[in-house]
Amino acid sequence: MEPPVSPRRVTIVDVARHAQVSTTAVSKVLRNAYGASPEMRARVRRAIDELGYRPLAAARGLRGQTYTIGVMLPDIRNPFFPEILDGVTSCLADTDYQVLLGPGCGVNEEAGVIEAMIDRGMDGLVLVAPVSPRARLERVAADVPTVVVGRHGHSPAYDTVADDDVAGAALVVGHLAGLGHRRIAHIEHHEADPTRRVEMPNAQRADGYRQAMRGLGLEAEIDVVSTSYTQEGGYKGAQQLLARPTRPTAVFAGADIVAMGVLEAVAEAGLSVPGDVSVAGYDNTTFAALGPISLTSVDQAGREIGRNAARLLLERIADRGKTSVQIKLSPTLVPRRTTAAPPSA
Amino acid sequence: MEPPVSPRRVTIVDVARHAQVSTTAVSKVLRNAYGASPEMRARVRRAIDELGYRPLAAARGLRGQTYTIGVMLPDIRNPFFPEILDGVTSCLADTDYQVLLGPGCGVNEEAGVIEAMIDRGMDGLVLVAPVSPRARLERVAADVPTVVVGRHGHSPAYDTVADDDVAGAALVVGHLAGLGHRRIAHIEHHEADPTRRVEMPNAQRADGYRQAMRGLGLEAEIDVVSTSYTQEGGYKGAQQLLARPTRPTAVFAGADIVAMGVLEAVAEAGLSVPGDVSVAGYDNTTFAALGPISLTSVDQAGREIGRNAARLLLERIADRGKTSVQIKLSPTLVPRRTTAAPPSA
DNA sequence: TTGAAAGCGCTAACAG
DNA sequence: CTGTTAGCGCTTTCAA
Repeated sequence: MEPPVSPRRVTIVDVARHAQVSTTAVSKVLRNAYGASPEMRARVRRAIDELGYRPLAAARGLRGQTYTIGVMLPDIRNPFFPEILDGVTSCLADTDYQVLLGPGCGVNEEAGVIEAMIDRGMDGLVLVAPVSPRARLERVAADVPTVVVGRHGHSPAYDTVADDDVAGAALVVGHLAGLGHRRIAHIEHHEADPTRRVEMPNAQRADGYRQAMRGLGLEAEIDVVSTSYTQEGGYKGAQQLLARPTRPTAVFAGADIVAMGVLEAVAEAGLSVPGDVSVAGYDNTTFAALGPISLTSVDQAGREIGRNAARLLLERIADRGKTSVQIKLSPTLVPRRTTAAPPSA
Repeated sequence: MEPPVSPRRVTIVDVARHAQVSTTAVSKVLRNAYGASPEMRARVRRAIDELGYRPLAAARGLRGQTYTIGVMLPDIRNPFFPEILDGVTSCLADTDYQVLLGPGCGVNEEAGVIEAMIDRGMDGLVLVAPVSPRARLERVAADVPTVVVGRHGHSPAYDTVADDDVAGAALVVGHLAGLGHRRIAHIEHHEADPTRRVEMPNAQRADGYRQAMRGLGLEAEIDVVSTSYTQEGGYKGAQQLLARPTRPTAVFAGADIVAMGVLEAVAEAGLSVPGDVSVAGYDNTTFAALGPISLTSVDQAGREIGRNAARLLLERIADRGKTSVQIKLSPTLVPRRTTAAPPSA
């Protein structure tokens, strides 16, 4: 007993025959292309509906476009990235483009995922916080229209959209200083690569922290621990900070997930938040808002970032030669219950 | 000044010419197909390397396979789903298959995302917790090899992999009862559709709760509030429960995200966890483990689920006619700090 | 405005 | 074992 063999897929030829026109005509209607009378369009549309025809993207791609946009997220677990994705899809919702995602990928898999997307004929790529060397990104962008998100640095080959991380860091420092803190420490993600030290958000946040501290005359209080943007990185970083002869009264973690580790270490040390130590994060991820956590954080307006990225991508698909654009969006501070005046203030 | 036009992509013809063989030979090497001498394979491989050739998936798909597996996740924000994805990709890592994800999709977009994946020539589909009617899933499965994850119910058309939600619910109830609780309430996700009332995990968890309560002689204590698997659903559900004349001493939330809402409502009512009320979730999501939350939860072994799904899919791609398989995996309980003995115990 | 015909890059029959 | 040839479903010249 065979499983019912699905009847051959309806093709453009079927539609053409049904509508009594040429396949060319059908193709024109599909692409809203020039050179088909209203009557013909109507007939073709009706045939398409009656037969339930859907064009095969792979076949279209062989000559023209696949109408597919590839989005690469570095870490699907970071609750900030879905925001960007939402922005991208919402902007593309009214178009013929479909979004497909690369699977969450670490540093090692990034190149492979990008290649896979190119090989699958994506019409455009949105790369979120890519770690690949600049030269590689430019080669990719030469192959297919590309927008790089969440990474600073200009290139004529691709557009960029990013949050102003320097300003974001300043918001946190200003907030904490405003509460009366002076010993404000920062936990950063260690970055060895020189280009990335300039272009990656983590580096910019650390820079922003230093600048802001200086700007407030707290130069002497600058205290940066270099671990990684992970919960463990936050935990270990906080342990170091809490072991200082005079420990900081506030910790600015470079990312919310880092702040989680900080909270854990602080609790373990028998200290309270924000009574003994204030803690702030960055990204305003979903769990920052969770009642039991209620973490002060910086909101990056991820949806807005995504929307802009999609818009730029469509523009670049329409005109591959256009000069590249850099968009920097201003973050906002979301104060919650993990920050308060320092104990002795 | 033109941007440097990327030189035409290397094709199978270029490789064939470079290696002085036919395109057929190259194709055979690419597919590890029968009928090519070792020497020829070697020559072709060398040519491929020298030219940096990569096959175009879209073109392959037109005749054969695209070597692409589509994975649909219902909600990219739920930290449980990435686990499944990890399992899928890890199982596929050694194969020629690449995974692409549909963008997080709500109830309304699901059909569109599935269609988009089919239209892009996916060789196989992994549908995680799909809400589409059974008949629709079967039609999809008739078109392309499909594995349905996290939804119960047999079908000859597709394989399924799911967690044993009834057992998971029993674990929670047993744990709470073991601590001395009797008034154990449950917050479920309301399900109107009759098929889904049987097949969806949320319904099975509610059933499991009822069964377990009965099994422990706590039939009279059964108390189910029907909201939704969201933070808000947990918040509102908890408010109802806390307003009971004699309020429950423990709340089993159907999902971790629901438990977050419960924790918030409990705190707002001036009660403590687990002092006054114990709270347990389901899914063992990343944030359940976060220090400040430390939520007792049920672990579904998402990676294992994903691995199994990928394995079944490969089997089905190899033999589309094979009889369908249903795999049910046993969850485990992860006790943390939100559950303890009831106040008066 | 319309349609015939020639590909896009690859795989699958089928001859040699 | 090897290569020739005919498509896959669609878009794109280019004549009519």
